[in-house]
Amino acid sequence: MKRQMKILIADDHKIFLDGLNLILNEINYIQIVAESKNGKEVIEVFQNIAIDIAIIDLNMNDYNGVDLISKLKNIQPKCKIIVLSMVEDSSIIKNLLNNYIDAYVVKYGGKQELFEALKCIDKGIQYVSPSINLEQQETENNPSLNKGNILIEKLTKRELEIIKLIAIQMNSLQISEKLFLSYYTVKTHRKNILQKLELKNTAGLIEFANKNNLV
Amino acid sequence: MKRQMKILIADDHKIFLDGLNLILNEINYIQIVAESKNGKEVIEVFQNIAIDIAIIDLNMNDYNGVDLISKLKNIQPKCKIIVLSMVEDSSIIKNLLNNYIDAYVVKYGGKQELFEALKCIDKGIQYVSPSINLEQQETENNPSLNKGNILIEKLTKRELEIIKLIAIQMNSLQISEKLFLSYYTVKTHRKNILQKLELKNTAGLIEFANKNNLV
DNA sequence: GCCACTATACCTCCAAAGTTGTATTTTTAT
DNA sequence: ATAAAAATACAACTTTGGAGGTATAGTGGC
Repeated sequence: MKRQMKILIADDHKIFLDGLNLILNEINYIQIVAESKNGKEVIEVFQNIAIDIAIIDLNMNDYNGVDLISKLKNIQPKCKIIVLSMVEDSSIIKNLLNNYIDAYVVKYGGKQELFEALKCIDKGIQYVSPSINLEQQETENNPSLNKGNILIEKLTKRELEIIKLIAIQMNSLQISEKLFLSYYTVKTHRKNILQKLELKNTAGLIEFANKNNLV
Repeated sequence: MKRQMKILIADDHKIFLDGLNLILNEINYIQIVAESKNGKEVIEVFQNIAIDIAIIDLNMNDYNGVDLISKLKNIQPKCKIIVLSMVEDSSIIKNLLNNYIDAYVVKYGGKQELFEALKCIDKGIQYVSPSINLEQQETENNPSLNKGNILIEKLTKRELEIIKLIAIQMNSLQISEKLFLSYYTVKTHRKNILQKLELKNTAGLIEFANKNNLV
């Protein structure tokens, strides 16, 4: 049984908040503890209640989205933030993803995308709506990127955990000791990771992890 | 004997250009083919002469630095660009380094820094003055970053070439075939690379390479 | 001309990664 | 409740990487 997640939702259209509320009710581990219709209200909530995940519209009338979010991160750094928006300015999205937020979901994308985002956040990785094109420069002979990051979502929490440890130069034996697992288990995870990501070796794995902000 | 490098220098203070000229004369493989005192002049030169390396002041009166440099890269994409500046806005520098330029050298840093930058450009890696703090977020248990990027400069051209091939999942045998080297030679290079960078294994190497924009 | 560095090459030994295959328990989703 | 997914574990075998040496030809700087 999963721990309940305290969620805040914010949007300046009440009707949209109502819709969100219904959508999120489908997920049993979610508990909506606050609804805000502008930036000021969100900040007030943040100063009083511990929020696990905040789902926030980027365009509220009283605050610039980026400013608001940076403030929120200041108040509760551990809070995960999902931005819901219509805006698609790639440079803004990049900035947000690199510095503040955990997911960027377009409003026209349907609830399925929001669910995907929540799943990714649970695993500790970032989510971006597939319709967003982050105009990644050259792909050339990079074996990781061109496969599309659908592959990342195949990874489990445990696998991601192990990737991070591999990236800091730990070997399978050390990882097994750190995670209180059998050496064989770690080897199995490594095998599965390479298979899922269609990679040849550890070098490719670390390259992939870096290109996809896994580490 | 090294090929002569065609260099352009640009600054709106004539006296500074004169000084640069003298400094660069100390390097025998450098040939200054143009001196410009504003952005307009630089663009004209770029449209007429092939420049290997452009050393450009960021604050010239007629052009915004970033705009000018993006224009230059458009005209001659292969030209290497060194920015000389007093400005130290970390976000601007990051943007420049990620998208346009090959080195960022502060004017108060002395000629030695400029020489370092030229050496790095020769190797195909980026240089940033040590006094610039790019406020890299958490260093935590990342084994690569906290060593400082002085380590990168120890790498030779060949070693950098091999790192790039390792990053695309090639093994030592494949690399040796691609570069027409003995398998043993590649192994020696790998050994030396890990030693120079004080790393334990390939995973650490790729992590380091990514964190330092080597790949 | 000399010295340091770079690039090259070879060798051995052991450690670690990667391959293939099986199998059980636990957790999560429907 | 049941099926699917995730996490766990084991074993044999092959390939590759990493540690520790040594050595020599070429290049560039001083």
